[in-house]
Amino acid sequence: MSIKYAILGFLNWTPLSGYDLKKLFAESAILYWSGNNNQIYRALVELHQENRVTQDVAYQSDKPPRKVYTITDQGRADLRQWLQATPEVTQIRSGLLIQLLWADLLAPAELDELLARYEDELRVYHLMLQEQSRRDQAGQTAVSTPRTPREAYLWAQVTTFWTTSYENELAWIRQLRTNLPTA
Amino acid sequence: MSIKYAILGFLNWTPLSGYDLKKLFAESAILYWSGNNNQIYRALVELHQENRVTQDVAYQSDKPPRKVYTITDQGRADLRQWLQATPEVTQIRSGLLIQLLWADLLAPAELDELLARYEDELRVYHLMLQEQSRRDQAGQTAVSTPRTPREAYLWAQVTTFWTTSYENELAWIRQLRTNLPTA
DNA sequence: CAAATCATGTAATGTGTTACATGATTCG
DNA sequence: CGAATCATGTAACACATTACATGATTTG
Repeated sequence: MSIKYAILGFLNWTPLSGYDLKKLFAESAILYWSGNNNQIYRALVELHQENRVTQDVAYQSDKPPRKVYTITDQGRADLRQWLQATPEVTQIRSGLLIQLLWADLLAPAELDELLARYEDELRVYHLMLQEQSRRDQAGQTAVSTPRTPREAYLWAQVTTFWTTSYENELAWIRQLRTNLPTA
Repeated sequence: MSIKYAILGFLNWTPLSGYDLKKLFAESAILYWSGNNNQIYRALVELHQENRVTQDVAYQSDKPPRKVYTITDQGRADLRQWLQATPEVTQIRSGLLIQLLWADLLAPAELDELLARYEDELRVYHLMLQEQSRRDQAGQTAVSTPRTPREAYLWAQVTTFWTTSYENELAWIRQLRTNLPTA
């Protein structure tokens, strides 16, 4: 369950509440979990039981109390260990590709409409990504300023990989559409 | 549950048993389900209840009986309709990227080892893909010979997208490694 | 005044993986 | 003779999403 380590990674920056984490997950496309409560709040309970985080309840008059979680030395040690494990090869889940396998069932016009709609969707998504990385660089998020030059470099490379992946898909689909046999 | 439509896509080629489908899913990286029994056999039961496939039990003396599923007109109509729906944007799930976000916790040597191990893994995976697409083109699988020029074109494009995606990742990681700040 | 945000969480359901179970046959 | 393949399926668990529930505050 690597969502726990993603959470520890954030907490290694700064203490955060479940609600803060929820927003961070929801904002970022790279952290592919949907940013739903259930997973995050349950993970925090478990991390607490495992002594990898501590919980401090900040009572605020008028507003609901915030439960702020702080990473422990144990948590940091576990995070470090996880960071050294070889991750699985990147997974690509493309619904479009699966549809294309059987798409010969469609009339030429239908297929072209499908591809056009998908290309639009892709372009919107790509724009969203660009906006997001612009916002990140402007430093709006809780964790945003790189602590070392190496960290700055790594973050830039992560963004590069992400955006170029979708640019490649855009280029691919444009080329596919122009060369499509009409029958 | 789009695994049902992936199954219908296969059955639109030729009738198949659960076991056949299991192997087809397990072989193909693009069909990202793991090819486990549970999902496939359950999906077939449901498809049968929904009158999208028919079931014929072929009793073979000595061997266990095969339950062969055939797509119905209803199933084909549903498949056609699904094919026209705009799929979601391709999802990329990269554990490496998440690790890199927090990787500044690692010593330079540790980080480089991690990247080297991952690059090896990627290269192996890429070779596996090439072999697989070679086998597919040689026509070893149950469904393999394109029925029309357009289908041939679509299949080639699907393979292209898949392999170039991983080639891009390989190029990216090589470049990342060579430019990594040592501190 | 309605909608969004803050902040917590639970319930129900859906999706996906691993392991278990059976029993015959074929291949090295 | 042990391992793999053929062929079916169940059970247990892990992971993920949507919807529900509450209640105060801020913003348009």
